[in-house]
Amino acid sequence: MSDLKEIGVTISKDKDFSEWYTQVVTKAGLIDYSPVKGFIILKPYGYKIWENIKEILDKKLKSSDHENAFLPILIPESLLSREKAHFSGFTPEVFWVTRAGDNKLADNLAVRPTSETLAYSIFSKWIMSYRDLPLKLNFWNSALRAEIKSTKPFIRNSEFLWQEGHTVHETDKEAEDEVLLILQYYQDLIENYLAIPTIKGFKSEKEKFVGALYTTTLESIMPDGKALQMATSHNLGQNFSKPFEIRFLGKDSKQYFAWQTSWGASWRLIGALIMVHGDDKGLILPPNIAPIQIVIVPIFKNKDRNIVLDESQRLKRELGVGGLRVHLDDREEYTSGWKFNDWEVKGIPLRINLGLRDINEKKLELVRRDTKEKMFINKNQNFLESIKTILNDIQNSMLEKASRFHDRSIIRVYDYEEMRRKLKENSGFILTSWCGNIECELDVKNQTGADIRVIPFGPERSERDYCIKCKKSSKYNVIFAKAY
RNA sequence: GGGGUUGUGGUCUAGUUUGGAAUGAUACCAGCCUCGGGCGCUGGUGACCGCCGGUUCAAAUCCGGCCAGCCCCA
Repeated sequence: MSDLKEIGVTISKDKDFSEWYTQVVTKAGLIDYSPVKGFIILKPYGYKIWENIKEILDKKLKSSDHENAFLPILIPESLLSREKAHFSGFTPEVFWVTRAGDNKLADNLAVRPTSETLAYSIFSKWIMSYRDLPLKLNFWNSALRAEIKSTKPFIRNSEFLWQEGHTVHETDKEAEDEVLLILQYYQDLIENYLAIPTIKGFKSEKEKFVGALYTTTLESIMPDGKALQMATSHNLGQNFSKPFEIRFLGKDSKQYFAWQTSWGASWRLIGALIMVHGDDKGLILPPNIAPIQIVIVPIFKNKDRNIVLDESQRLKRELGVGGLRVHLDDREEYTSGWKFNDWEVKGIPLRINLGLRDINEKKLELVRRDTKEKMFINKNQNFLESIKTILNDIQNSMLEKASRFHDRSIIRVYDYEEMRRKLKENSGFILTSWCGNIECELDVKNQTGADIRVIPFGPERSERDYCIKCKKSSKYNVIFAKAY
């Protein structure tokens, strides 16, 4: 038995969370490592999950008149440095192209860490009048930010897949609405498809996107108590339109600087998906995002081979026609037991074990991945509905389970020493009050390792009116946590 | 940024202390067997021992540099 264990995940999630995570991402067949530090290869199964995320979000964006386009990956240094704060925020992690073949380039080219500067230099040419607005573009691409130390697949890589949206508006109000609309899209994707609860709110000045007026964010809590930023949506105000001269002629024949937003979500979401739902056997995928929702494993002795395979094919067709993503595992080189384990590591939400016994009894044996529960349903005209109900149930109970953990992990704290103690013990989200001064934020960071992850939307004033650190009058309810 | 640790067929691994023909399992291939939780039997294929250099008659093993993975701390 000890030999067998090496095939699957060998570390318990509770015992060594980091090691467990790296085993799951590789053993579930999501990624492989590249020869270059910090870069990973997304294998077909991992890419399918990304494609599903992409499809869901893409549909939402198109429904509100966002269009997809593509931008080149190289940005001249002069452009990148046009907005100063923005440039200084990114420059430590920019990769540079300095040569073409044997020739040294006259101007160094940055490999995009994000595309604001390039996009906006072009937008300024496209936008002349209020009739050109709003401009709402989205780019599915990758961004590169050099991660010298500590990389983790999906969570922190030197290159990551994402989408970056960039919009230009006539008014402040329009930009503000856009920021919140996009945040709402993200939240819907994350909660209703990925089954991960989030906290919605603002970033502090220190943590906001460099160059933005303000940043809104969705933060989730991982099983080890650390926070993971799931997606962000920024109001750029006129901070970029001024240096990039994005101006339009209004109805009143006067020149105005435009109001802008940018927003992004990356394959980090896949990392969160793994961490939040996985167990000691491997991945567990919510049905709404799973590339395969149901896997059929046929079980037969040689003499029954054709009967069972025929029936499996028929079942696959029926489920497929019913709108479900289904896979028939008819590989002959593996035994059924081997396949059970294989699909469990990969996290398929529902499995059907189909043998002669079930065919004769007109029954289906179903096994839930999340609860490992085994159940039988009758293979009558209602079986498709029964299966859909079960999948729905899996989706809901996964969100419920994650929500219970989420709620448990938020602790209200009013005393600084208590906060330090809590953060030392087991991390988690510390909900407390803050005066709004960056000094207090930095002190807490230095002393505890935690920073302000999110200032939740809601009443601005805290129910206690003094800052956790300096005891002066407080402005905000905030959540402190250690972060990925 | 600081520290620790690891690198040997596709995968996991013995061997490294004390230099002298690279161990085993699994996977893979061929044949047989057949499946209700990682089947079994027989035979076979597969190794730049992470990379570069040094010491030596001789290096997986000793020395130096580099690359990559993982972990902990900031």
